[in-house]
Amino acid sequence: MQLISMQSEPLVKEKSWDKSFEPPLYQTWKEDRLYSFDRDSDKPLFSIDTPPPYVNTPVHIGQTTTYVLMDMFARFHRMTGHNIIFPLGLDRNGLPIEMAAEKKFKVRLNNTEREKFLEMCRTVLEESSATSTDSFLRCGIAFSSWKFGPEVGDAYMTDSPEYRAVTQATFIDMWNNGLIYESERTNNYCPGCRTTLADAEVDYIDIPTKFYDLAFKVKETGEEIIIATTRPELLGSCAMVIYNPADARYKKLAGKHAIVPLFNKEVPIKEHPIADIEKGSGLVMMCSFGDLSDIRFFREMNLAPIYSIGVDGRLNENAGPGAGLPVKKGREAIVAALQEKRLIRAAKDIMHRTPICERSKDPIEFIAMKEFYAKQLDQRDRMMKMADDLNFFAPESRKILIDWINSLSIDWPISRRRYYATEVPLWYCRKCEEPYVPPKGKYYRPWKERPPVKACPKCGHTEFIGEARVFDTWFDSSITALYILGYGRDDEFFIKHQQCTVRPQGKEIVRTWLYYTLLKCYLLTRKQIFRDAWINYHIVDNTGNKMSKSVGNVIDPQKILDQFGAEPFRLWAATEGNLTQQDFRCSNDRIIAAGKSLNKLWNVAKYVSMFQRPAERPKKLSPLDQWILNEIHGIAMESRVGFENYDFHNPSIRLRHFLWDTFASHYVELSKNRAYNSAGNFTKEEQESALWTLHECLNIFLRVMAPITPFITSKLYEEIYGADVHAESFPEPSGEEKFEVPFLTSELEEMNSAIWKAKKDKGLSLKDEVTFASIHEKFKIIKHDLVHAHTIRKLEFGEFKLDLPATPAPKAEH
RNA sequence: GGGCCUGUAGUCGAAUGGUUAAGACGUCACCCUGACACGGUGAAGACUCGGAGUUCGAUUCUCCGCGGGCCCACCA
Repeated sequence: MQLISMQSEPLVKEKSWDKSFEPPLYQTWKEDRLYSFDRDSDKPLFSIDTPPPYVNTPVHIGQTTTYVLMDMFARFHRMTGHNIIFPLGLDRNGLPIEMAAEKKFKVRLNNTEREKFLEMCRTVLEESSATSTDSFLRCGIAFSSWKFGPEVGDAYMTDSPEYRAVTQATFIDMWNNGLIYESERTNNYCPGCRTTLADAEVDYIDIPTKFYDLAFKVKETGEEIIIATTRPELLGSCAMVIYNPADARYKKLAGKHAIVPLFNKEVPIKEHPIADIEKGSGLVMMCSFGDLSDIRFFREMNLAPIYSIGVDGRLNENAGPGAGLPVKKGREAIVAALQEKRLIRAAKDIMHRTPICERSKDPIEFIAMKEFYAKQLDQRDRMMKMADDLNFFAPESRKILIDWINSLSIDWPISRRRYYATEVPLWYCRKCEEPYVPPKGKYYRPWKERPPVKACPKCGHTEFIGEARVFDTWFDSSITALYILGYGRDDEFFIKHQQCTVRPQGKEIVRTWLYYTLLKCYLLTRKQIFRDAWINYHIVDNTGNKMSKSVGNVIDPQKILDQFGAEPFRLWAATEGNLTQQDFRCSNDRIIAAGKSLNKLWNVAKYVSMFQRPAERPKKLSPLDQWILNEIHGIAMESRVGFENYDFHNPSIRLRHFLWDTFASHYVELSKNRAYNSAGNFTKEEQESALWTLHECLNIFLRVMAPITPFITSKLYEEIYGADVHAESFPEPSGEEKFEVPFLTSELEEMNSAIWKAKKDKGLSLKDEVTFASIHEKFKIIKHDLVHAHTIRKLEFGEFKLDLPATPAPKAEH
């Protein structure tokens, strides 16, 4: 027989995978045209509306994990023939930046000149933006571009002039379509800092306060009723007295009126479920505004609010004896007045959970201010329809959006009295006060610029006052999907691609980012902006707790990358759990464990690369080879279906099992003799069949794994097949034949295990021979491989039975 | 306090209205067998949070309780 040498030094030289292989690869990818967006491609578009991270702190491990998963979406779809928009975006507007600037320069927004303050924000941004993208780069994220610019596919920042111009353009459109109006609303207000606060700047603490029982009179009967309150200074704002419908004590008061003490004002008494029978006397005076529940109540009851606190944080003329005093002093004055008239029946010391200013620690007041609103309540049905039509991954997350839509009670307040954000693009005529809206397309700063008109279109006056307010950051970030598709900058492109494929985001911002994006994009385009929504849970620390700076359990992705490199981290991210269904923990041990699979792949590839790949597929494939080809084709198909549904978790577990068990332990072991064929036990055709199959399996496996582990697959594919795996196509389900194989994979594995176990039980080495074996007839067709793999002297078919040679006595057990 | 989600071996996690509930990490034993000791072959380890119900049968469906997560509200 002619012996053929098809074996040589492995093409893969290094002993194992090493993280030092990564930097040259990601540097290449950064510049590679393969990943850049091709505007004129006629491939179908796959666009990912990446969540732009805030740059005031470096990205954390949770963000890097979700970006790694998004990168898998992008890489997979690129291999299935899509043109990809996978943009790098940075969110740089708003409160977090301002707070960082205030801290760094030890200033307050409200006592710093606007221009100077913005300069401070920019300084903070300069310092922080660079470190944020480095983790992404090191993770192997293949963004469409790393260069910041105005073109579709370019990296963007939400505070760039072109982004802000688009934000303003959306406002101008909405304004012109009558979707914006101005109305009075209640704000958090800090009397100490003399500024409105965002909810994020409000803390809650328990502070001691007095709970006063005040004596009211019932107008119709003259009887005295007791109302308990911690806010007697708001008596003048009392507009109604309520009790719980289930409270028998007060049924008799229905329809009657209460006389407010000191003010001698008459207010209705009504039933309302928000009154708690157990609290105080069970009777509640409803004022504008003691707290946010009052606000909601006034809105619901359609009551005209009476404001007792002004923008200066002092009580006003509506507060009677407290007028002109700061809140605290005013309360004392009113209490004194009540005491004098003997209207306080009791005063109890209680601990009261009070909203305070995060920085000055002053109690928050709620005061009314005029703000802009975007209409949303009349879109509720439309929003419900979209919630229904949108594909949610996982489907359970749809409920979050539906619940939110159902709970909407007010329109969307979009203006803020802040600085580092997109300016509301309006001017007002100094004479007739008519608002002037500029044309779309430019970035406007009305607080420091003249409007782009000479004179007021209404009265002809030439002096204007620029609007000082800015937008809520959600007004900016709710257009990322439009922005990345070129809306307002490349309308030719946008007209062809009006729907973004997928929105990946955290579940905690469904009610904000997802909702506002759907709403705003609908108002502007009358279309549903997303096809899919991929909603993720969180990465928690290794004990299952949420990471937070104050607890000090935050895991820095840079450290993970320094220690392990990106590839084990990526494989871990795919394998560890399904992030659309629950949180998962970040632990070094498990990332290290994932790394072991890389080494396994490395060595399998090294083994396969020792053999020459036959130039053509052999006409006749050995039965064992047909079996493993069925397996790899099946798993490639399953992976494809999984990946298309954003599931990398289940496929990666199946792939790992294929690699370690099915392929390495069973196929490679059984086919090894045939592949080497050093003793000439097999024909040339049989050997070639093995070699071709080994390569076919490895080749497909590398292509399937490429989206998950781009580094190792790239390096192996390049070294063995001389091509860029990421430019290859994902294994196709069609065209792969299905072979008839008489045994199941599990049956084969069990049979092998039974032989291995028998040898082991006898204290034999696995290469020791089996003197006689009887196995099921279904394995007859792979007889030759089995005989050589297990070193079987005599093989028959029938009931399972093994005869092993006499062995040295088993080692004594202790 | 309200709504939604969730609870499987020490840890992480699959699966199913029905024979002994995957797999991984960790643990233990033996083995350096022509790619891999970051390996191989085995072993031990879970009455699927507690209780009740539906069912011939529940880990899987329903209800209650307990624990965790997210969002909302924060109590006159």
